[in-house]
Amino acid sequence: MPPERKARVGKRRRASSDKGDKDETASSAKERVGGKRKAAASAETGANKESSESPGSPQQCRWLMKSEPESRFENGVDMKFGIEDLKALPNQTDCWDGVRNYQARNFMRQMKEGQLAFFYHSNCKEPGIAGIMKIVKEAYVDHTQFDKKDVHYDATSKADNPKWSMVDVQYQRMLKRFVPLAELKKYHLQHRAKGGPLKDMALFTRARLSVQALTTEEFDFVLSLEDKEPL
DNA sequence: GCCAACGTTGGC
DNA sequence: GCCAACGTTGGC
Repeated sequence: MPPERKARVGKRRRASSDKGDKDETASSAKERVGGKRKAAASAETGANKESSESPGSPQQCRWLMKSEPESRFENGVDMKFGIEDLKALPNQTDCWDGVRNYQARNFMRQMKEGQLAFFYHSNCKEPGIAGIMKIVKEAYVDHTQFDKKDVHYDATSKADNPKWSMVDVQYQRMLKRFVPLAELKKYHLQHRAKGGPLKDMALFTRARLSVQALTTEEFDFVLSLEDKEPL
């Protein structure tokens, strides 16, 4: 996964590509990185764990995608891709490439056009949720897996059976205030002890996943924090 | 298919 | 920069 910025985790991406041009709706290459992060290693074994998670059930139709907002060089390539970078692109849209983790990839394959995702800033001074984006194109082949120059090139992926997918996302808005991981963690601990919407939040229970599903309850609770004083 | 070694993620 | 958590690899 991206790159999981990306890959970033999420996303992360890089620049040019030559393959997979078939469907390049979003911008073509830019540099991104992000988030997310993705798991970088290419895996062979798990290669076909197709959908281990069930397709977007009605309760899990919101997402969280990680990307790195601060510069970090991987093979000479800057992985930086924060929400401001997405916002600055033409159409404020980009493809979330570079995800190299099966669970994260499978979540992206479940995404439906129009669904919302939090843009999470990871691996930085202040990790947390910066804003909201929308899925504008459902999963398609991540061309960076075939690009030898790309940081997320995967020699084990074949053109006739691509391993990795990506989606296109469009910037929606910043949260009224940045919601730091540390604050979410306080709620998580509180909810875990006494009950509450964040008690099982993937950000804490599967901390390393760069693309995560949120229930509407989790999503709405996090959103409600932007109108509250920081905890 | 088990599992130890290894590599990556990402908070701190 | 440390290091815990956890995913992946590969020997057996």
